[in-house]
Amino acid sequence: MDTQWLDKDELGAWVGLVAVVELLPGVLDAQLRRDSGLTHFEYYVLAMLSEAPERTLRMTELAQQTNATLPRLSHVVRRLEERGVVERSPCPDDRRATNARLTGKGLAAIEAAAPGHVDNVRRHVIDALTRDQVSQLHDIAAALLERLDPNGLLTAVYERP
Amino acid sequence: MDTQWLDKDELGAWVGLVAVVELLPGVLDAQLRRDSGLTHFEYYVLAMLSEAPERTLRMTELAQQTNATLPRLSHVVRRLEERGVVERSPCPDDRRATNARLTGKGLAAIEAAAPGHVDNVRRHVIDALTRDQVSQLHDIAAALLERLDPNGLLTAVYERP
DNA sequence: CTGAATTAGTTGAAGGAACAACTAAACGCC
DNA sequence: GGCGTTTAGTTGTTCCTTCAACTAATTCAG
Repeated sequence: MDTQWLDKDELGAWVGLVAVVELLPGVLDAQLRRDSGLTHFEYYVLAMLSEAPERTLRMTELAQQTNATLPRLSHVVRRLEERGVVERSPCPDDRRATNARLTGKGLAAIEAAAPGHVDNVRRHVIDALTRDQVSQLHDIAAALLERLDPNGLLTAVYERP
Repeated sequence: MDTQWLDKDELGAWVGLVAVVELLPGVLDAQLRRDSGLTHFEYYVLAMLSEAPERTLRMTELAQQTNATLPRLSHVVRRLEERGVVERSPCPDDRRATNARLTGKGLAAIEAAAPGHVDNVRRHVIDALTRDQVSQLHDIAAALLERLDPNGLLTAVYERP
């Protein structure tokens, strides 16, 4: 079967998307590291915990919500624990499992980091788009995620009515 | 000044975009590594060289087009050179500079990798969208890149008429 | 000209991510 | 109810990225 190459419009959209995907992490990381001493991934871990009931999640669930492998998360959480923003404890229900819980210090850390982060997002993304484009982007992302993340693991937290 | 938080639509768009940015690199890397033994970044390096006149670019220019730091590119190109897909030579015009050139083997490698990659892009991105959405995404990406990449370094190659 | 500052690139060391191997608990089923 | 399988998580190794230090060539100022 012959390859179906991308036409001009498709190629433009694709190249643009790739460039955004390439550049955005650096922009997010740089601001968070500079102002809060957190990587974007660490910020996301803390954010997921802060939204969870009891500020607590099992490692596996947290890994799914942050798109991390379990080894990666394990290392990151260990480092976060050393810094006192997260605590780990064996899960009473299932003794194989570990619960990660955001500490008071961790809550303070993410609450301190959030305004600057949101500001950064606004400056680099939201404010660059018209309201219509924001709405279009919402739909486009949803369509893409249907394939990239069929179970909606990464976005589940924000999809409450 | 108080933080201006994101409203519902903005938050949806933002969370979706972050999820896409988080997931897409893994999808691209996985296919390319599996089928061609290249990371997406390596693929992009070879692609930029293949589009350049004489299949040759100076390290600095290549770094800009791929959004790499110079040290990163230097390491990657060294490894690619060890694999015989790229050659380095001192630039005659400016003896500080180094030219990287895609070898015949490198050209063969990227030509072999391209169909599977394009296929993957189509499956995961283009085919998930309507034609209108592809066009909207094109515009949205362009608007974002105006801030993320004001000089258009990453997309310059594909913007010839 | 000549010396200071800038630019191009490499190299080495340190930190983080992916992968593989491992431990331990729970499930499943006959 | 014991044995194989699956699930949860950690640990260690390897590879890649980032950062800092360095060399060498070029530019620019006086």
